[in-house]
Amino acid sequence: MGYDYKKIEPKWQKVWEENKTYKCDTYDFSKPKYYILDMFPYPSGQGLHVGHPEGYTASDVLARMKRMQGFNVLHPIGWDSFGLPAEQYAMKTNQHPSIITEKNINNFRRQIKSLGFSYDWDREFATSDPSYYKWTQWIFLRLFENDLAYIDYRPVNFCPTLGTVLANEEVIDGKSEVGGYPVIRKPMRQWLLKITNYADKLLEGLNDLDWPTSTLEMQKNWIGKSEGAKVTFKIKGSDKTFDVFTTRVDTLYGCSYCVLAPEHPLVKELVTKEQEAAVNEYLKMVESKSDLERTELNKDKTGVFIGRYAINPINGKEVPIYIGDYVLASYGSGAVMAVPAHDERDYAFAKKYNLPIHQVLEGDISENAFTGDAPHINSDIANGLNIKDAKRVILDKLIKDGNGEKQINYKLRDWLFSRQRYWGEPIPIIIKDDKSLVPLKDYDLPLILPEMKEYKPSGTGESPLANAKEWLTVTLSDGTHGTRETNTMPQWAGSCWYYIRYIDPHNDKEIGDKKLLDHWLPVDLYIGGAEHAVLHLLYARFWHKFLYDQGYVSTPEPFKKLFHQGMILGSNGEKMSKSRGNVINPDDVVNDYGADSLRLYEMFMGPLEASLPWSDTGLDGAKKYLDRVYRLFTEKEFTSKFTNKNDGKLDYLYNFTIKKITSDFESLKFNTAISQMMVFTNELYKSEKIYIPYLEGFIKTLACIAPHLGEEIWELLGHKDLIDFEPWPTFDESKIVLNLINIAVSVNGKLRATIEVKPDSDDEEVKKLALSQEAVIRHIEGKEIKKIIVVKNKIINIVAI
RNA sequence: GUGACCAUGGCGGAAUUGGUAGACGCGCUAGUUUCAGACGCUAGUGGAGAAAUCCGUGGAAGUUCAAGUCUUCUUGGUCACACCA
Repeated sequence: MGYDYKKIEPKWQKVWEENKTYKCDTYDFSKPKYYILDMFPYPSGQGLHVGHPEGYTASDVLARMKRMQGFNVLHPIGWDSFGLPAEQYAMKTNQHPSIITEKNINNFRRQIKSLGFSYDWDREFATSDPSYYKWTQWIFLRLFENDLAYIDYRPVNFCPTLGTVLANEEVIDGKSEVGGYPVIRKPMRQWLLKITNYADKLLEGLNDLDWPTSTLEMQKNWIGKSEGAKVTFKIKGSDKTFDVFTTRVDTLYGCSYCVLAPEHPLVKELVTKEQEAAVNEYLKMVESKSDLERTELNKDKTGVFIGRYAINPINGKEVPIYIGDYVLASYGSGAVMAVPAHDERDYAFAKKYNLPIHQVLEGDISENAFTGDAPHINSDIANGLNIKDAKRVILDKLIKDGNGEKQINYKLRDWLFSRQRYWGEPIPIIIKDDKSLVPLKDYDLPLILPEMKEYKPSGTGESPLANAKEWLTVTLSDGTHGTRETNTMPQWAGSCWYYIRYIDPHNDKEIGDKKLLDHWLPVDLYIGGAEHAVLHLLYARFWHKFLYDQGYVSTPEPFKKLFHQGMILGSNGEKMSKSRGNVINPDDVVNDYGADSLRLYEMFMGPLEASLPWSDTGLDGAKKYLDRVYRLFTEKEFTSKFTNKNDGKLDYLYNFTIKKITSDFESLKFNTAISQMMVFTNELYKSEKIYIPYLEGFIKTLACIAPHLGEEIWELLGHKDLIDFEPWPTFDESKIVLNLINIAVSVNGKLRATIEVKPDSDDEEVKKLALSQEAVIRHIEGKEIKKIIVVKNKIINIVAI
């Protein structure tokens, strides 16, 4: 029989709730601030997953320690409540998304509260609250005013099944991320945000962040900065020209043809009569290809000659112009110079269509393109030069002749910001009859999502809001008429700035009191899943940098330190899913073991960043440990040993334990911190006297992991106040020094004995003692001692041959 | 295909950052408590061996007095990107 968690946990949850124990006074600048944030959840119908509490517990442990360390801690929670799943579920069950969302939030809130997290619940909001999205719309208006939001017609990913357009990031292998339905290309009227204007700032900002290197790397790749040159080709028999982008301008002499993207605007104009039929057929074929076919399945290069020749500006030679879908219209200028000898893709294409291959670097091109560095040949002014020098010489000549210039390209594209959906923030723009755009005035915000009977997508891609007839038509102040924008914002919009709103969530005058924002930003520690490594974290950085440029916030980056918790897998090592039948419900765990056991278990499983399988016996172990701690404070066998007189026997272990726990918590190594708590507890079980101040220091550390039990024991010890704001235990470094230490003695690298000596003993003394060990003598017998290495306080190695 | 990260007992994982491999927990074994079981408590637990000792961090080589840790190659896994000129 263990401790009664079913009584203890609700008891303290009630106390915290009634006292608003974790309410943060953000205007109290007297203490240093600590802003610790979880990635807020999307309140799905499935309820909380055991994966959620892992990150939340980690941040909660930190929040609790920081409070005891005297920080003013801001630790909020809320709901990322707009989005596709609620809308789809609404369609299936014929309920309004807002009703479903509210129900889901209530369930999530109940579950999260049952786990004893120290959130300031007075700051809770949902992104679908009009009082919140009023300010999301407000930020959109600022972006619009600054020419960072614009409308464009462009081919986008349209999913017929979902009846909506998706961002590139939401399309995986030609299928929708949600649901896995096929996606086709379709040109449509869209809103875009000019994130590309911030490409350089987003890239440079990465240098100052304490983030996982893998995430920094992914963002770098996503932005995809590439430095090279723009080269202008004239066209034979035409006054038109086209530009290509290349990172290998040094190979220009080796260009033996050019390739335009099929969508390149010059294609239809340049194609000759003889080639027209072939080109049109090719274009038709490309159009019918899905994204899947253009990427995953089709690495095979295809193309067709358009009947024209371009003139290589460096040597005046005529080269044929092809179109091919291995050239992307959306990158660079949608055209390339092909140098088959030194580019693998061009090599494959040239081999297939029997095009000439001109070698311009010394290297083997018999099997494949040579892409390494080597002296240039057949390159006139660049002969004998390496890549770097050849680039410079050739580019200089191009610049001088007006045929080229240095250019930087990015993979990053503008952010497709509109969705043809109901359940999102309405875009606060009115379109007049003459197509001009009129932004709403700030005082007209929020533009509230109209109540509707029919919010299903039309299937043509038009937003359901197009059916909200009364809402749709507006008479402007000058008497003219306009129509409201019917697209809504993507789910990312709400999560782009929620961390700012937590600082001043009820402010209806501005996004937040500037004084508060200046004090509390950036977020000191942000914990959440690695699946947001690029999208959410890049979009949020973009908005933050914009708000920074506009003077609304004073830090260039929103999240100083970032940590990704791993995934909790099913006990079979596979991802938890209903279909695999390996899902663990946190409600069941709380019921059968208690929240503290769940928290302890999840923190003890292994490193926070690792993905680990669930283990029921491991959970048992966590519960057993808490029982074991509880007995220490409730059984006479132990309480009779409590004393206020320190016999010094626990000095070393206690001080070492506090030191280790403090630094392990700080670096989010909870598994090793807990193992140290266990070591300490095991020692208390054996101790003859238990010094109460040590006991209290220990229980403060445990209270971060298991807060309900922590409060209960604190009360048992006779304290009237809660443990939450007690000063964090300190440690005495001088007590962590041992009187005698063990030194390993090895002969030829193999351990033979250990000796006990005083710390910092004289090397000669240690040598003498080591050589006198029986096992050592046995192993050096008949051998000559070549060398003795003494590493102070650690090891001594005798080299004998 | 390219890039990043990883590989330690029956299992999850530790390892002062080049210095006694396997902390802590699970599991297992024995003892103890109990009418009995469960729980608890105590001890043991990498492999082989009676012991001395030998072997041992996916595999192969190397650097070093000393390698789980560094280097090269190799095998397997996870994640990301996927024709970006």
